[in-house]
Amino acid sequence: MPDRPDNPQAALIAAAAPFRAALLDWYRRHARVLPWRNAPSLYKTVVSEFMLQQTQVKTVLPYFARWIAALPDFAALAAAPEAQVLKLWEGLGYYSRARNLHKLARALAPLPEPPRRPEEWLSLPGIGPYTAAAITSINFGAHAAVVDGNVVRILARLSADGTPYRDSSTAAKTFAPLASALLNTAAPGDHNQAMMELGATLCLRRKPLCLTCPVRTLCACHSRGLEPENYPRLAPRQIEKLTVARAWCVKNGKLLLHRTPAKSRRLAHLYELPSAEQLGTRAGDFFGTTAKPLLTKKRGITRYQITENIFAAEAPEPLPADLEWIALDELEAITLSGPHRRWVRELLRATP
DNA sequence: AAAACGGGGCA
DNA sequence: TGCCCAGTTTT
Repeated sequence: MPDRPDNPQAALIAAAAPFRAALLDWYRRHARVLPWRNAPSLYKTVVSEFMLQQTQVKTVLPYFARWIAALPDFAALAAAPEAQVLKLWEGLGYYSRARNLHKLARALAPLPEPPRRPEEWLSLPGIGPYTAAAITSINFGAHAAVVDGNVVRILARLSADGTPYRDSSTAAKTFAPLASALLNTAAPGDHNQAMMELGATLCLRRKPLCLTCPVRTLCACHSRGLEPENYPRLAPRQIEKLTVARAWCVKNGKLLLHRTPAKSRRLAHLYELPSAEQLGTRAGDFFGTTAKPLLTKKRGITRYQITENIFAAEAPEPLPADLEWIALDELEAITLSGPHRRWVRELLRATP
């Protein structure tokens, strides 16, 4: 691509020094007080980064406190049974993160010391480019720039980049060189955290607080009078609608649940209300009858918009694979996904 | 009810 | 590269 005299990205790189200084100064005065920033440790960084992978800070806070209290270091996590790990994660969602974190602790255990370079972390479970850069820059001062959704948003606005991106991962890849060029190698961890802090607290998706932005004078949107809300341009996602029929089956003080196999791609080793298919019943047998669902819930998850209908049902005989009877007074001890946990509580209150 | 937010794994 | 993961919060 030929250089244009008004290339805002080149201008930004030329102004890297004042950018870094203004950003770091702002961060050191305005950084939120977060538990993984107090008495920081590699373990706290790793746990918080896993929890923050697809979840916002506010949601993570109570889970992080509970987790650190129960499993205070890598050794405790490596020694913990999987059931405890999943239970501590219950409600956070995307449970492969918990399983990967557990695997990570066990992978680190035999090493004399944890790796210090991002490339080494990349081969560990649950670690991608973002997490590798975050962990090694924060804990070891590695010269690795993070590129998460916050950083993409900031860089697209700073450079007034109106390129339409197919998805967020394409955008992240495109902005990686610019993020690296701007990295403050004297304080990579704080620089990276400052970028994400700026994105999370000021350079917001829809209502950016430009008046208080420490780098607005270096922002191409600001100097050109462009609306930052329009940057970056990301293609809208395709949504697929799905309907699931589930069974509510209580007998002799026990609830019938499906336990997802350990190797399953989703909800591995978690319990859920059995779907019609898992019960060995065609969904049509539920929908075809005049029976009305006990409960109907809608939820959006990844690329799906799912309507969940929960029907009263009889247990099949014999019991199909992966179905288990769980005593009602032991339900709190097992791990369900957040929505399933709420539905079970709601239905137990409604049908005592 | 719909949109926003959001990294890694895997074929 | 393209699809999947099976969630919460905000608007």
